[in-house]
Amino acid sequence: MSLKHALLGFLSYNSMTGYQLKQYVDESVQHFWNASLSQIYPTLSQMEKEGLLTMEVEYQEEKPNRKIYHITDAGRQELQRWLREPTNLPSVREAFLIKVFFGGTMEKEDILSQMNQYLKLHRDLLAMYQGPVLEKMQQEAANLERDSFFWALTLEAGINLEKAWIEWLEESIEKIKKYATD
Amino acid sequence: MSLKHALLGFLSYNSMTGYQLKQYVDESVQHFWNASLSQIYPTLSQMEKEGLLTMEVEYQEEKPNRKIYHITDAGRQELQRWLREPTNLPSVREAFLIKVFFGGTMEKEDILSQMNQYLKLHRDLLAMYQGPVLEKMQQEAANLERDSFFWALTLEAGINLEKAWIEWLEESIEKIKKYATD
DNA sequence: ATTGACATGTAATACGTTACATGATTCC
DNA sequence: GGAATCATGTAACGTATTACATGTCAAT
Repeated sequence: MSLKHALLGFLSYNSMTGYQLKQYVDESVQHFWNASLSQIYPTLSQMEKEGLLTMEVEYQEEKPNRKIYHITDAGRQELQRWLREPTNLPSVREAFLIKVFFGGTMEKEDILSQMNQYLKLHRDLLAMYQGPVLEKMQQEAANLERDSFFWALTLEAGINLEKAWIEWLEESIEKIKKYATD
Repeated sequence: MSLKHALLGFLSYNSMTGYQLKQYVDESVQHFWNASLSQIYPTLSQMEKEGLLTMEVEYQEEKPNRKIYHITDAGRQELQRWLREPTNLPSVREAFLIKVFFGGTMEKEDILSQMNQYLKLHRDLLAMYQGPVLEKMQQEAANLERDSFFWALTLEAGINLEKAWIEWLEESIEKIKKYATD
């Protein structure tokens, strides 16, 4: 499970609560990872049991109490071990490409409608990545030049991949219009 | 679950066994879907219960008996319904990009080693997609022109995406060599 | 003799989503 | 008055992987 390692990564910058971790994940790595709160909370308490984190309860007036998690030495070691470990390709499950694969059993207008819908989804994603996300991230990391360098790299990965999708979708739509019967 | 729908797709071409389905999946859609036999067998018997398939036992001499699955009208209807249904983006979990995101906490040589390993994985994939896979698929579909048109499209998607990965990895490796400290 | 292809499955475990449950405060 | 933010969790369910289990035949 690398949710564990993503959380260790964020907690290596700063101690924080599960709720805050969710916000960081959504803001910064959401284009290649996501996690719900109902997955984060149990994972954190399990990590505490494993000795990767320690937990401290902060009693707040006028707001709910919160549990602040701190990374331990064992946690830092585990993060570093994982960062250096060889990485396998993730298993892909692209339902969309299954539909294209069986596109021969669909009418031309139906498959074109699918392609156009998916094109819109990817165009929206690209627009989002090219929007204010990067600047926001760079601001936050103003005093962490080296970090923001790598953050920018991951964003560029997302942008490149989205561009590849969009290119393929646009070309394929033209091909289907020209060559596909029906 | 779209494993169900992928299986329906293949069974809409031909009746076959779970073992054969596994082979088709591995040969033709393995770059965007994969399924183990221990997932396929229970799924098939569940689909039979749901009335999407019927099952026929073939008693073979000198070989194990086999269960041949046939798609029903309900199965064809469900496949067509699913093919036309809007498709959501799959949730991505790219552990590799998490490692890059926290690359700031790694030494330069360690992150470069990661990048080069991943580059090799993607180059191998690209080589595979550009190898004899396509010709093989087109041969099998010799009498199914329209099908092989869409099969080729999905392969091109894989090739485009791999090229995008490789480009990003190559550029990023250069950037890290030039700009990253340590 | 042993590996690989053929053929089917169960059980345990891991990972992830959705629904359910609670409760305060702040902003519109 | 109602929605959004802050804050934490449990339970049920769905999906997927890994390990375990069995057995034949053909080729090396």
